[in-house]
Amino acid sequence: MFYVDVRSSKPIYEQIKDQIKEGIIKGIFLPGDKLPSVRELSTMLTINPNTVSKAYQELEREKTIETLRGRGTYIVEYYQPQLDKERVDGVKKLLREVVVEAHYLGLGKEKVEEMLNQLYREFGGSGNGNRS
Amino acid sequence: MFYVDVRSSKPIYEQIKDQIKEGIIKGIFLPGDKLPSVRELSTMLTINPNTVSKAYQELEREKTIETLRGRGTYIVEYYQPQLDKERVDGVKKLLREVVVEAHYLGLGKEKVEEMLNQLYREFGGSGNGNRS
Amino acid sequence: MFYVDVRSSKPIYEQIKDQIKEGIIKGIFLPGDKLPSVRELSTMLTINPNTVSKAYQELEREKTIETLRGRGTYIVEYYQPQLDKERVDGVKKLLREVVVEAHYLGLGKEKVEEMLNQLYREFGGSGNGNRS
Amino acid sequence: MFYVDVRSSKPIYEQIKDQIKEGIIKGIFLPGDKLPSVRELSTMLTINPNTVSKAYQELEREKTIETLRGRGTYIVEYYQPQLDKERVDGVKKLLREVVVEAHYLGLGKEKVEEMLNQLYREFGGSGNGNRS
DNA sequence: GTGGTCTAGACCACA
DNA sequence: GTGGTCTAGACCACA
Repeated sequence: MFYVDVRSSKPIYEQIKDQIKEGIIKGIFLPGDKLPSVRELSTMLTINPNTVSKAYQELEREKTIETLRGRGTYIVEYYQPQLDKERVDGVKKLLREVVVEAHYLGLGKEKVEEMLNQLYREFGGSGNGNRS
Repeated sequence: MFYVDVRSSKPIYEQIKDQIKEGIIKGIFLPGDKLPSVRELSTMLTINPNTVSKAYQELEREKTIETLRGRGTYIVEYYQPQLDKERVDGVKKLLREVVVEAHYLGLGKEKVEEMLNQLYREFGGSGNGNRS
Repeated sequence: MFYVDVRSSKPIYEQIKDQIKEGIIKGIFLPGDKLPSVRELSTMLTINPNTVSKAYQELEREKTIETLRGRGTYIVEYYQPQLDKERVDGVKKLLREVVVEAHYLGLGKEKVEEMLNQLYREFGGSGNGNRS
Repeated sequence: MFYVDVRSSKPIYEQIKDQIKEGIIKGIFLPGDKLPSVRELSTMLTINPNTVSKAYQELEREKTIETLRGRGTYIVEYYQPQLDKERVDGVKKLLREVVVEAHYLGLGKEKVEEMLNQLYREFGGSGNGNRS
């Protein structure tokens, strides 16, 4: 279920965040599902509890998961898509990087669109915040 | 021409790389054009020369620019799209991040495609490495 | 009558304390009224009995309620306002937090005063310990 | 300038946040002022750098301070009051606590208003987010 | 020098 | 058992 790549340049807590966020989109995690406790997950991944904690805290700030007192951490029941102009701008900048980098790798628009379609297929055709 | 945003989370040397790479795609820099020297550019931008140097070195490694000993740094005459599996994988990962983040911001596939089209329009309809 | 929000960052035992204390001010609980037993309340709220116990113990320490051995827990007949310098300092610190936080949310003095007036209206114009 | 009370129940990183936020309101810190580096401040206070880092990161998230790459951390030039409904609700809840607690300490509305006035005097009559 | 990430591990409040 | 805070200290990218 969870894994970490210690060789990756992406911080471990980001890897965990991503896996949870992708897992939700793919339906591997359902609204209301309980996540492993900080200690459990840190043991499973043989990483430090603080690292898991940081991932959970950020996801909680993004309102993707929530902590119920003494009961543990859960996928939120109703995710409310965040209308955050700054984050939308961030996505645009990421996409711009994709386009530029693709260009220098000799990948044209069609190829990028193909990769995009493949991703949406992987995520179950959905990907629309309103229907997850 | 060049600018840096010290508030950005993107490293300054990356910002410089991006500006040169985007400038080439947009035709602002043409093959054979001379770039400012490390010293000139670092003075212009009031940043550390090492930062400019790092940007140039990486672009050189990517064969986007080349340094002629004692004559300065130039946009390469004939850019050969790099078929680097690792970098292609990197682009896919970036795109994956775009899709996931877009989802949580309530942006569906159509919206992402719209952003993509807009970017390709900005870059002159091209974007295909073979025709730049 | 009672409710708990397990999503809240406020400890459950504090939530219970607050509800009882507010209930007294609003006249929902009258001097001499019997409170549900620890067991009853913990069952009603599906929470840990220790949590209810902790709330009752603290209220008892504050002399807001009292336990009659074998007969249950009651709102005290005559509440004697506590002149506890430490707690007064605590209130001042809370109010200071209110003012600072309000500032950063763009809420000026007038707005804070308005919120304060609204609260005193809700609590029945009173709020003076000597008349409750 | 800075101090920490290790006996306080308020986390140290919160104490640091508060001191910076109050310092800005009082004009002790001006827009554009440089804050001590994480290491400097942690040495000054003989606390762990991570604790200072956490305080800075949260203030940065609240857009009160900002990090300039390689230059350090600064008070933002133009603070934009955050219109965050949740945080406003939080302030209301804090104020409600103040009122309830004041009641049980025998402090009436007038006394609370007096404390409020005193705080606004301390903060320079202002306290309006638009004029700081 | 600057902040960011991470580990190992302790201690605490809460339930 | 649950998450939150903190220390001591290492290592890294960036400037």
